[in-house]
Amino acid sequence: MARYAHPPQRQALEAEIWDLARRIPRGRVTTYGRLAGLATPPDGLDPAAYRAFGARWAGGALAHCPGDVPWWRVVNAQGRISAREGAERQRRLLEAEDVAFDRHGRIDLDRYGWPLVADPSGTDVR
DNA sequence: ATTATGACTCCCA
DNA sequence: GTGGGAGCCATAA
Repeated sequence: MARYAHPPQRQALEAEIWDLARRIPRGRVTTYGRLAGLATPPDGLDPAAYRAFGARWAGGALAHCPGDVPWWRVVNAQGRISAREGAERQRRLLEAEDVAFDRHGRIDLDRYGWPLVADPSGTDVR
């Protein structure tokens, strides 16, 4: 199917993106931008460029990942599903993990996001 | 060589 | 809440 643009040193970056994705606990989600931010920026690439396109590359890496990578736990920064194909399947997989969608098809990243920041009320939901 | 297009995000009207 | 543009990358055609 349609391939997606890959970053320079794609082998290393993809492997890192996949590794990070594999760390997402069941029932939790993260965003393309956050994965990109946690990954090591390709050597020699303009930081601004990486900031601008890193998230897209993370998406590209997940577009063709190994079978053991939970790609469905990665959504866009708005908490919505971005996958062009298999969007329904992604939602079904997430709901099977008890991840809730609001009436606008969005996931509450404060609640299901990973890594998660401590809850303002002091209740660390991990 | 040039064009079109992305499983993105941020910012502003 | 919604919509559009910029960013200026890499790949396929």
